[in-house]
Amino acid sequence: MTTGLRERKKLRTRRALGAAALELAVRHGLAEVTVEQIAEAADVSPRTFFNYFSSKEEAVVAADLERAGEMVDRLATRPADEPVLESVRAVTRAMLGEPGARRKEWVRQVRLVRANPALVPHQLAAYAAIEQRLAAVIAERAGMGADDLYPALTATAVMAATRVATTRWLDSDGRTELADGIDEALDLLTTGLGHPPSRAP
Amino acid sequence: MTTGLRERKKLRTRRALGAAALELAVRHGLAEVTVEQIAEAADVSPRTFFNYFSSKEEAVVAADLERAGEMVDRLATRPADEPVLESVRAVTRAMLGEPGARRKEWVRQVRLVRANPALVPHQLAAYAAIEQRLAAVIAERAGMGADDLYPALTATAVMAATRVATTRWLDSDGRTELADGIDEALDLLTTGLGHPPSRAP
DNA sequence: CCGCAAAAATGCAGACTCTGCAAGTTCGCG
DNA sequence: CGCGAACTTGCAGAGTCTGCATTTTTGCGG
Repeated sequence: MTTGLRERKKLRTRRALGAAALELAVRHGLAEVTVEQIAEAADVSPRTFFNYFSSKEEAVVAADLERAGEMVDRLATRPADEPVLESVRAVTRAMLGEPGARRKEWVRQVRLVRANPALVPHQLAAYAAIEQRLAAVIAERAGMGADDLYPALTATAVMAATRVATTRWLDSDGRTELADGIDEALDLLTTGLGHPPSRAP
Repeated sequence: MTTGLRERKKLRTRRALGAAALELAVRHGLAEVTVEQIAEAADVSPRTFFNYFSSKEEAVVAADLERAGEMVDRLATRPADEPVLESVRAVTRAMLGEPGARRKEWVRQVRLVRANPALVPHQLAAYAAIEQRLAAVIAERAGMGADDLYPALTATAVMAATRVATTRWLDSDGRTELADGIDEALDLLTTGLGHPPSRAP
C-alpha cells in the first residue's frame, strides 16, 4: 500500500483546506475571506495553510485540479487502440454519470470562478498542469514523444473543448446536457475547424 | 482623433512600467524585483503603479497582451470570405516578419515566463482576455453569435496552437522556424485531430 | 491668456499575504 | 521502546494592495 497514515492525514488536511476555502468564498465572497479564516475552518494554523497552498485562490481551485487529474488517470486505462478523442468522450461521460456530492461541489466551484475573474488565472494554471500529463498519455497512445506537436496540441485542444463546453453549459442554465456539449466540441475537433459546421441537423 | 495628449501620456506611462518590470525581472529575477523598484524605474510613485496594474506579474505580461490584441485587430481587417485559419496564418506570418526591436522584447518576455512558473497564470489570463475578442471576430466571419460553439472553440484552439508552437519553437532553440510550426499546428486543427498525422513527409 | 472642472498622481495608514527560521509534535520503523 | 524523519506551529519582517484625502496636470471655454 502506498498510503501510510501520514499520507492520508495530509490528504485530508489538504482537502479540508480546499473545501473550507470554497465554502467560505461561496458564502462570503472570495475577497472577504482571509487565509486566517480558512485555516481556522480547517482547524490548522495559518502558517500550515501556506505549507499546502500558496494562496487562497489555489486552494479554491485545488479540488478541480484533483478531479481533472483523475480524468487523466482514467484515460490511461482505456484500451490503447481506441482513438484518443473517443477515449476522452467515454471517460467524460463516465465521470459525469457517476457523481454524487462531488458534482455539486464542482458546479459550485465553477460558478465561483465565473463570478470571480481573479480566479481565472489560477484555474487555467491548474489546467495547464494537467495538460502536461494529458499530453504524455496521448503521446504514448500515438507512439510519439510527449513534446511532439500532435500530443501537445491535442491535449490543449481537449482541455479547451471541455472548458468551452462547460462555459456554454453554465450559460444555458440547465437547458442543455453537458455531456452533449462536450461531444459536440470533440466532434468539431475530430473533423477539423477549417469550416464552420453546416447548419444544425 | 481619439488620442488626446492625456491618453497618449497614459499609454506611455503604462508601457514604461511594463518595460521596466520586464527589464528588471530579466536582470535580477522576478522574485527579487519589488513594485517600488519598478515604479522608480518608470519614474512614478509606487501608488501609481497600482493604478495601472494590479501586480508586477501583470505588468510583465502587459506587452504580450497588447501584441496579441494587435493580432486580433489585424485579423478583423482580412477579407471576410477568407477561411479563418487562413487569415490567422497570414496575420501571424506578417507579424513575425515585420518585427524590429519589439520581437526581441517579446522573446525575452516569453523566456521569462518559461523561467518563472509564477507568471504562467498571468500569461494565460491575458490570452483568455484576447480569446473573447478573437471569438467575436470569428463569429462575425461565420455569421454566428460570439457564444456559439464554433467561434468559441476555434478561438481557444487557435490560441492553443500558437502557444504550443511557440513553446516548441523555444525548445528547439532556433533550429526551427516559428512560422512553420504555427502553420503545422493550424494544419492539424484544419484537418482534424481525430488521428495522429501520418509519418513525416 | 486665464481660470476651472475633470483626470491623474501621490502620500499615507492599515490590513493582509507570504516566507524563512527555529522550536515543538507526531508518526512509523527497527 | 525510542529515534529520526516528517509535520505543524509561532513569530518576525518584508512586501503587496487598497481606500481615502490631497496635490498636481491637463483640456477647454471664455
